[in-house]
Amino acid sequence: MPKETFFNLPEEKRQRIIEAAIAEFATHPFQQARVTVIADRAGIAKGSFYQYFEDKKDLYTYLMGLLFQKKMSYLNRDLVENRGKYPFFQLLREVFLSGIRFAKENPRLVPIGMMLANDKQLYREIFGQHEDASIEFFRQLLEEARAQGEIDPAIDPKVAATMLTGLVYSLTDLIVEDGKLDLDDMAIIDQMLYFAENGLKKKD
Amino acid sequence: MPKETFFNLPEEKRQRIIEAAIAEFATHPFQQARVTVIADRAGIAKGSFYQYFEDKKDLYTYLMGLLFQKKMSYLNRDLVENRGKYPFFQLLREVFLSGIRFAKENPRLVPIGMMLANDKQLYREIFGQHEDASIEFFRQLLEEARAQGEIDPAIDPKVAATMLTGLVYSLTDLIVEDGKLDLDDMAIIDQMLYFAENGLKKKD
DNA sequence: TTACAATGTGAATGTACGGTCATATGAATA
DNA sequence: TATTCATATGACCGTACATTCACATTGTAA
Repeated sequence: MPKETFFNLPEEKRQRIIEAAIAEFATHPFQQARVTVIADRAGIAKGSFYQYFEDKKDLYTYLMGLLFQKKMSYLNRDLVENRGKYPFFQLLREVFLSGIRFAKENPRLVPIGMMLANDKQLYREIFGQHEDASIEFFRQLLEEARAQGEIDPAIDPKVAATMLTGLVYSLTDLIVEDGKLDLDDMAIIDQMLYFAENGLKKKD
Repeated sequence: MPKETFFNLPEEKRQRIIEAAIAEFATHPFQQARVTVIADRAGIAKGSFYQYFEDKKDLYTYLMGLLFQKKMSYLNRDLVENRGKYPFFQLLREVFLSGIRFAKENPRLVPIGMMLANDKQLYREIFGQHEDASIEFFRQLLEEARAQGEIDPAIDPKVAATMLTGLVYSLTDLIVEDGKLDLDDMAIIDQMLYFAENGLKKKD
């Protein structure tokens, strides 16, 4: 956690520091991200940085918390909390859509998350032992959908959850990387959902 | 390319260096991998390292070449060259299988490949402009299968290729990471193919 | 206005590591 | 044995950072 001094800072300055950190972590993995660059960019002295944070990881961890919160805020709360009431594939569509909305509106945050996901060591240090949260989330939805007879019982929820997570990653990749594809976002999502739905749903 | 001195080395010593490099690059991304550790582990002096290689990247690039070759060697040659003769989903199964065989028999090489795939900058410096080779490969197969009427024409080959690549990555992950899953490899592959086949094949 | 605390600062410190170089070793040749 | 060439070596150099610290500035309360 940042030190108290950080939270005492005027909002504007705090924001500048966060912006600078985002800019640096969006372009460099944790180890290669430079405190000096963040401080310069935020217009504060290097010494001040250490008045606000224990060290580089302190800031990084804090930032990941903000990022996680932000990402969660894109999920439709009602849909998640009353998920039992909605058909699985509608939930799935909502999850995909929220991911895309998040990525479109916060393009700089996406690579930060990707880089963290790629560094399992660091990921565990920050979020604890938990499995990849997104696999866990899909697995839960899938278990419930299976119980409801919505999806093909031949499919193992853990494997399917892993595959769905893989799909989401590639989707994000496609959307964030410019000029990779001429389809628009909705078309891509539709393709993926179509694929996933046919792949998972209960066969007659 | 390594210098001539490297290729003049006795086989055994060359092997030791490669082993040491694999061990280091399997556990550290390129930038964090240490020449000193590789030299120590191989039992050579740091100075010698620079007799054999231009620099760290020289060794790394060479290693990636070996790795690529090795991976390719797992693909059934006949199936690829005469791919027109085989049904798409059989080809797909073969590709998945070869990927798993490779991963099972060379578990330390997998994270090396993953880390390179995650570093697009470096990837391009090493393999040139080409898109991710695996997406390209799947796209090609899909185009051909679509022309044959084997897969659903509503699906864009580029999107599908990206999705399949995403699937392969996540599955490799599942297989290499220990204790993540109790299914055996074949069961995982079958699940994945079942999923992909239902997702892609032409609907009646 | 002085005194004290809180905050800001960037020069200095320590360390890690890639890469170089002067020197040593050893095999082959004469 | 002396000479030469290829190879081996590890101390050394330079650089890039993360982090620290002695000092400066600012705010505040008496």
